[in-house]
Amino acid sequence: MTGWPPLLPARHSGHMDSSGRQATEGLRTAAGPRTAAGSQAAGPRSTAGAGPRSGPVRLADVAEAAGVSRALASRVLNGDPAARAAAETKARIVETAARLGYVPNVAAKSLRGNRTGLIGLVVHDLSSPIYLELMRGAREEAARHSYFLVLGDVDELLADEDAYRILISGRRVDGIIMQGGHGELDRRVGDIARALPTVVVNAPTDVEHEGATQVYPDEVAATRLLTEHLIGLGHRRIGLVSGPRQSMTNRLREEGIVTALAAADLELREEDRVHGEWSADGGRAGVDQLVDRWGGGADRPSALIAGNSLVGIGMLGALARHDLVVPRDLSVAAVHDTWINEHLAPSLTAVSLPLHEVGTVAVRTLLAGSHGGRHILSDPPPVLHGRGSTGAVG
Amino acid sequence: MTGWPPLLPARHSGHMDSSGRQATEGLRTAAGPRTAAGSQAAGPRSTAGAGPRSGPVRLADVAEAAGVSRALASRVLNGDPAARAAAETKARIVETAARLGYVPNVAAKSLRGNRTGLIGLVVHDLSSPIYLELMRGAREEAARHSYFLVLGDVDELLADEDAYRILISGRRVDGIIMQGGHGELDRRVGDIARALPTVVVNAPTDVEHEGATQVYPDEVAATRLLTEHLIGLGHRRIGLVSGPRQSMTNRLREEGIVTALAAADLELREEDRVHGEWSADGGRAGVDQLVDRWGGGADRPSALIAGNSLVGIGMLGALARHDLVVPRDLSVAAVHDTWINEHLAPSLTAVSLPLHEVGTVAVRTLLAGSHGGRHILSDPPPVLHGRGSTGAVG
DNA sequence: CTGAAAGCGCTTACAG
DNA sequence: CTGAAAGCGCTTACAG
Repeated sequence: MTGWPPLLPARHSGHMDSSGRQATEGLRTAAGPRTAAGSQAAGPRSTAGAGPRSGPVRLADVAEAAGVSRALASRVLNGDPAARAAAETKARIVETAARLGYVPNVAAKSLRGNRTGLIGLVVHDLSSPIYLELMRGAREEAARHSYFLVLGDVDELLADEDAYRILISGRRVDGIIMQGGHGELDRRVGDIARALPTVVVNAPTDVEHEGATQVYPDEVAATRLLTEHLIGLGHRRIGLVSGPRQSMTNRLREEGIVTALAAADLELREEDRVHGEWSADGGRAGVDQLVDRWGGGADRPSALIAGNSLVGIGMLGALARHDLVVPRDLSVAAVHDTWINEHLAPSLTAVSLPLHEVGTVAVRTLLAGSHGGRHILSDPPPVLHGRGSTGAVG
Repeated sequence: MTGWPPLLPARHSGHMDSSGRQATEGLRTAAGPRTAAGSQAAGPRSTAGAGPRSGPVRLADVAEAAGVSRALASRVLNGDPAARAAAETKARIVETAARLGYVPNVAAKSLRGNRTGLIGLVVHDLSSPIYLELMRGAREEAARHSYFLVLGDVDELLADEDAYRILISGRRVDGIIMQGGHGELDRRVGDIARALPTVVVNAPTDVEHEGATQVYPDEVAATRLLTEHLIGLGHRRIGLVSGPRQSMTNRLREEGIVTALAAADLELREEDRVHGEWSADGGRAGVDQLVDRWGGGADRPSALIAGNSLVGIGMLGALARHDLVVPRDLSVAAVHDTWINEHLAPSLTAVSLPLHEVGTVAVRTLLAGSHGGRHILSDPPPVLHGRGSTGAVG
């Protein structure tokens, strides 16, 4: 049988750790325990059979093969500018490392250097295409600095105190990027930031948490732009279906709308706004509620703004079900431009937010040292993507 | 100023590593270098100011505080059944650890134990809601075993040889779950599986790679179900818009369709199938192509199957643009049931695949030792979700 | 400039 | 059953 040996020991009566979870002995890396004899004898990586040392190539192997000390090998391989060995020696070390296929042991580096090369990304909505863009931006920037991202889930972290501690206090990661707007976790941001450099992304929170940096896009500018677009099309009464009313994100988005309306001597009427979940279901529920209020009459807004892209998708579906034709009967425009928008029927007008950059900047901020305070990203600025769901009034 | 010290050293003239990327000195965990004096003196974690040892609590601190050796502390804390200290002693150790807030240093554990507690998840489509479900399943199962997931991107890994080596050969993770169906990476699966326990998920590949286990859902059963649903509605001529023709996934899905059709004495006509990308754009292009073939005539299928959910979304949008009304003019049904489906107008009939379980099983397989071969998941079986996009023919 | 040595925090044969 | 010691692979003050 090819492949790896069974690693979860057969006795499934496996011991439990203190949290009661099963302690997996599971995976081990390729290298078996090194035989003491082995490391004494012959050169590293004896190619043809009888070689004593198996396992991955270590720094010591490279140093020996290159005829230098481990210290020098380490310095040269890490590009330490202080290492001024003869250029030829340096070249030999580098070449030897390459030839032997040397890859530094990450665990040893971590233990020694007190950094893991890992950043925790803690989200609470892995299904949303919205945050994926952010995630992608973060991943790319992390990769640029040879960092990897470790995935965490808010609810799980809150439910599993052990996982929480391992991630936050176990020096499992060098820093945490967490998605804000989750009431319960938001309350623990202070603790987290005390343990680890922390950046809260996207959903701004009320509190300025000690030490945690907040990074989010210019929400106000985005909805202002959206609203101006609608006003430009002749709409005078504009409604809103959004997320939780008191959430900071909603408040900022409303602020943009209200500002733009005020500039045109208009207002956002109380009766024209609905608050619920930040999801397609929320959008559907919001429309149902509004239609109910309207009672079939014509006394209603000519346009609706969707608090986010998911809400917008739900709204479009619900409006169709109520036989309201978009944009003839009602225009719809959403916050967030995802790939789905242009494939909907009608395609969905939306304003894009620089979520990719939020991810990028979050990582950069972490790497540069998180210092608290808020970064509002204005570059790139929100961009309006006019599509089929919005049309001139009348 | 509150927060963490600047960690990326000011001199941005930072040295480059061998790959030419900037070597980030970036993040460090809280603990500064321990003062030699500190670890000698007083007890750990002296609460009130003058305490010499700062930094996280170590096993040694717990052992000292509990009055036992590090060895015993380690054994008890890890639930080693061989440790049969007095129950009272054990309790004291556990209690002390809790009181001091001891969290084991992951790097030290990794170095010593040769396992990282990390599984690499390598995907090539972070924007697809389809794979998110898989990702979520994997994450949950990993968490159950105290494992975390590290995110990798196929294209990046292929472009950046250094990142590839660090992830695959640097003992950065204990195993790899990679999304198959990416021609180029598929070709390297053999190498990867030689370096690390490897599971290829979801998109089956042609080759049975030495040592790598494949895990995927029962594709054939899924499209068979979908097709039977359409046949049951009276459809006799059914078309297909799918991904790359030669991809294993497409071939399996076609097999299901052909099988179901054959059972009803029907066939999948060459002219009724289009192959392109596994994306909404692909779905749109496919419909455009078909409509072009039909040239406005009525000689066309009465139903179309979408190779996956993204393709289906693109198809729905495209059909609307061609003024073809679904399901009146044409029924549409897709593979994969995502949350979007029920919010589309019309809502999209689809067959669900157990992607969550694919993720779960992938992790379990890895932890149990990957042995090559294929797992086709039949539990839970594919389920048909009939919605607005499919109707009786005529 | 370079090498020898110490040490990061942990676990596990090895003796007692 | 438990403790002292070795060692996982690396880097970095510290001497030379």
